[in-house]
Amino acid sequence: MTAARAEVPARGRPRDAALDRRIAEAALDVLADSGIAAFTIEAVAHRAGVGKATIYRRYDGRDDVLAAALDQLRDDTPAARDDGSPRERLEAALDFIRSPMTSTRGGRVMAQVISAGAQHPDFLATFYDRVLAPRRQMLLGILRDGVSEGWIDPDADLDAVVTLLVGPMIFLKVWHGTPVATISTDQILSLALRGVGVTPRASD
Amino acid sequence: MTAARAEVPARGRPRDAALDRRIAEAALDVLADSGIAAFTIEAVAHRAGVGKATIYRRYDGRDDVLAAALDQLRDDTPAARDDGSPRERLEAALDFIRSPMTSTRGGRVMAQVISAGAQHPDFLATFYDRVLAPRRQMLLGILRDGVSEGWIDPDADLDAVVTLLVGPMIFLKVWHGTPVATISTDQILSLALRGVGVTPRASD
DNA sequence: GGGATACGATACGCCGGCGTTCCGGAATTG
DNA sequence: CAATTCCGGAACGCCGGCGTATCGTATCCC
Repeated sequence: MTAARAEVPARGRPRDAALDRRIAEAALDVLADSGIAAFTIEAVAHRAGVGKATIYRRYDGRDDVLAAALDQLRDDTPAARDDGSPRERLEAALDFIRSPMTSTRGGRVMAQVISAGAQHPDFLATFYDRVLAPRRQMLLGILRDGVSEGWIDPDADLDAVVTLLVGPMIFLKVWHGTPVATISTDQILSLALRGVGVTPRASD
Repeated sequence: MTAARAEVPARGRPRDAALDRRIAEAALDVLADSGIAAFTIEAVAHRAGVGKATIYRRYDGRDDVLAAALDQLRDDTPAARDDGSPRERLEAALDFIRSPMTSTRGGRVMAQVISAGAQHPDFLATFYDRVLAPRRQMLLGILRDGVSEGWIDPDADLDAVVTLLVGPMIFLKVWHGTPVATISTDQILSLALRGVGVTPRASD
C-alpha cells in the first residue's frame, strides 16, 4: 500500500476526523464525474471545500488520496438478498453486479479505475479487493447452494462459471457506447447455466 | 471523426508520405509502452525521430494523432484459419482474440484504449471498428457455419453467444494482474457451447 | 535555376497542476 | 493564558507539455 498517513501528534488542535471522509467522498465524486485525468489534488480539495494543505498534511500525494478513496468504496456495497428461487437470486446478484456500472457512482468509478489500472496495477488490485471480490464471492455462494441442492452439476468448475457470468458484464461495461451487441442478464444466465446442467426455465 | 489532415499544396517540396506511417507507428509504440498519460505530441515526435512541427503540420493535435494511430492497427490483424474441425476453428479464433492481449503491442494498446475510452468514447468506437468488430465477425462466421452444419441450435442468439465468449477474455485482460480466477479457452468453449446444444467433446 | 514548401531542431510564451510556505483564525491541551 | 496544531485560503517557484515561430537545409515544380 502506498498509504502512509501521518501520525497524529498529541498536543494542539486535533485533526478533524470527518475531513478524511469528506476528502475521500470528494475524490470519488471527481473520479466518477470528471475522470482520472481530472483527478488532481486541487480538484479534490476544491470539491471537498478543503485547503490543499489539509490534504497534503494527511496524504502523500495523488496516488495516496486515490487509494484512500477506493477504500471508501467498500461501504457502498449493499447486502445481497437471500430469498426467492436460486434462479431469482442469481438474477438479482447479476443485476446487482451489473447495475452500478451504468448509473451509479460506483460504476463510473469502476470504469475510471480500469482506466487507471493500465498505469497503476495497484489501483486495480485495491478495487478488486474492495468491490469485485465480495460480489464474486456472493455469486460463488449462490452457485454452491445450487450444487448442494442438486441443481448444478457437482463437477462444474464454479470459479470458471463465475468468470463466464461476470466477464460479459464487464465487457459490456467497458465497451459501453460502442456497437457491441447487448445481452440481457437473462440471456447470460440461460446460456451459461445450461453449460452446467441447468435447464433454461429452471425456476420460472 | 476528428481527423482533418491538411490538404497537400501543389507547389514546393511534397510531404513525405512515409512519415505518416512512421508517426502512427511511433504513436502506437508510445501508447503501448508508456500509456495514455505519456502520450504527448513531443513523445511521439521524439520516438518517430520527427520534429514537432511536422506533426502539427499534418494533424490537429493529440487526439487526431491518436485516431490516426488506431487506424494503423487495422493492418496488424492477421488472417483467420479456415481449416480443421469447427471446435478447432473456434479455439483458434478465441486464442487469436485472446493472445494479442497479453504480449503483443496490439494487446497493450487495447488496454490503454480501454483506459482512454473512459474519457474519449470516440477512441473506443474507432478501436471497435478497426480491431474488435472484425474479430467478432470472424467468430460469428464460425458459429453460423456451426448452425448450418446442424452443430449448433438454430434458435440460438449468436450475437449473445459471441458476447458470452468474448466477454470473459476482455474481463481477464482488463483485470490482468489481480487475483481474478483464470479460465482457459477450452473451459469457456465447453461451458458456453453446451449452452447452445454442443456437447463438451464435440470434436476431440 | 528560382520560388515554394517540407524537413529536423530549437526557442518562445503560455497554462495548469505540483508541492511548499505563509497567513489569520479556530480548537485543544496544560 | 500560552503553546501547539489544525483549518481554509492564497501565493510561491517549479516543471512539462502545449501550440507557434524561426532557423538552416533539403527536395520538388515550373
